[in-house]
Amino acid sequence: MDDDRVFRALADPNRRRLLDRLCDRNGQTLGQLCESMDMTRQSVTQHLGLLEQANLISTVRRGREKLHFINPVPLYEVYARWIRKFEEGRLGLLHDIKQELERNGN
Amino acid sequence: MDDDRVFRALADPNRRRLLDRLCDRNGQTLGQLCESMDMTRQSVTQHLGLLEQANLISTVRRGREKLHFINPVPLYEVYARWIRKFEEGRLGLLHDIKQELERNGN
DNA sequence: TTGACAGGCAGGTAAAGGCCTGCATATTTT
DNA sequence: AAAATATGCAGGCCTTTACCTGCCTGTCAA
Repeated sequence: MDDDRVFRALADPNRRRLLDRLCDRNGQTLGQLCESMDMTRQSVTQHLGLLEQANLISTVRRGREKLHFINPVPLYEVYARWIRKFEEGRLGLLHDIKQELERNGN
Repeated sequence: MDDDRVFRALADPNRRRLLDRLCDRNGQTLGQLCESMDMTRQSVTQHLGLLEQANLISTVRRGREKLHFINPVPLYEVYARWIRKFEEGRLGLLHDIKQELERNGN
């Protein structure tokens, strides 16, 4: 998995919106996705391209149409490899601060 | 929680690295964090500023030093509100594609 | 086969992002 | 008090990014 591409792809609200739309209904065409995007088709194409490079979506051509499918795997991996470790044992934020301050006699 | 700030903050590899360092050892000063960052102190400050705006870290001043603490809450919320919903019932990606193709007689 | 429809490709522009230098401030140490 | 240390602030530069317009290609249907 390419962490960086995934995080960068998720950085844009429009791209997250596209993922939301695909989550509502998987397998939509470019045209369908454009309807909910308030920008030109070409811009949507670019966003979808970045999502595909990040492996967050997969596509299948059907005649002159192109169907877009969300791929949950990289998202899960981001969680599993990256986010989860920050949760573990780190919920004691205030405890850490307090401890640090006390260690130095403030 | 401000989704957008969090995702944008996570988009940069240097900022993710900073979070990694804080995960290794919580409560480090700016100077300490700089040692592992291969860029000027001022740049690190900017990155830390974005992380703080995203509420991914909290800071405490101690004399002339500034201690940085990681805050796992927004990361958990990103997972809980956003990532998790893409996992649920979406692991059947290939199933979806196959179904869509069959529905149209390909 | 011609017109309509779905999508692809190639620049061009304006804004945002990331990094730097230079200087200022606040705290500690000598 | 003066020097050293830790951080803050401002501005400039260059690259990337997110849009757009304009035009081309492939597919389907009349």
